[in-house]
Amino acid sequence: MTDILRHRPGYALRRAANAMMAELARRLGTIDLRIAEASVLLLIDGRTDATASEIGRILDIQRANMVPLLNRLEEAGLIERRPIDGKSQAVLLTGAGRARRHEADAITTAFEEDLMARIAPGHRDHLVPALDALWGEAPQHEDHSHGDHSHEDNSHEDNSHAG
Amino acid sequence: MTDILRHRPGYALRRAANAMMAELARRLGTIDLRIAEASVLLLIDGRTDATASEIGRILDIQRANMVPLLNRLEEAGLIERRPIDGKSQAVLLTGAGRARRHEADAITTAFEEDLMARIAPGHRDHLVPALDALWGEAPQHEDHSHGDHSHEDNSHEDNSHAG
DNA sequence: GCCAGATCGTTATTGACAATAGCATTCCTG
DNA sequence: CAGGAATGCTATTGTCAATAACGATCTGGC
Repeated sequence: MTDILRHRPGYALRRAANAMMAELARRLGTIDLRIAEASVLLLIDGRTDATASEIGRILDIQRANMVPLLNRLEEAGLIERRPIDGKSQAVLLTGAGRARRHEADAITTAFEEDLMARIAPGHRDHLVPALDALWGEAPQHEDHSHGDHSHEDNSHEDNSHAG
Repeated sequence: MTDILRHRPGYALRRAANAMMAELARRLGTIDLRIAEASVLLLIDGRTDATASEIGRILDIQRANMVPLLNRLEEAGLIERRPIDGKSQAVLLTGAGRARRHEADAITTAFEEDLMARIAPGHRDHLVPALDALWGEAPQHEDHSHGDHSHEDNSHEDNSHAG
């Protein structure tokens, strides 16, 4: 019945990603973190100079979308914003943030192990390389029909998340 | 830099899926279709008895979310709703819908070929099997804390889309 | 024939994530 | 110092998904 869908790489990819995301979101929910939030915690651990813009660039989260995300983390007492200069501010983990990061790390690591365990050994090692081949190469959006894009990096469409 | 992310299966999966989705959405956008809409067109082609509920079950789209989706398709003149009985209605393609489905099919097929072409031959054949292993088995949500789930299938979290 | 339970389509609301446009401030460089 | 770039932010919109609730209809058991 759904075989028409099952062998379609695009559909399988979408669906697997969704199932994965839902499950990971559920698990991270137990420590009151969203996926994107956990990604940030994992990323800035050990750093004291990561700016919001930089985090956004790495995780492919728009500058604008970083704001409410960081606000939530700050309100939860997990991160702290410390001015670097008048314009930038470093985002760094608080004590509570480090503890939470630890939990998040345990959850995502365990999750990924569960994930890989579901895949037959013969296929297992090929998954990540295959996926990596798919993500980076935005296959030439020709023009975007903008014409200028003077400032603002003209990045692509992806996003963030740990997992 | 992003190597910390790149080797994480969950992150790679999420990111690959997003890049893929964005690209497919862009291509389908040229014929004024969203991914979910194209999925429906591809699914109901050749059928005259597919109900909204059934489509939703197959594509894992909630009944409630089928409504606006089908409304858009109907307003675009691509589908037609025909009463089966007082309660159910068949969703079937109009002439324009069949034509559009054809275009959508060409686009998604070409897209998937491009997708696979990006993957090194050695990995290529393992992707779909690996992904399929990930999606179906919702790894026991223990309980869902509902207690009963008498009616309504207790499906999981995925969704739809061709691609 | 009637009633209970299931199913169908629908409305409405909420959530997560993303994209865009625009703005004030600050930094950097010539 | 001036102009361009970067930073952080507000506000809005869009896509997809989940939930709750409702009226209506179908179905099976009696």
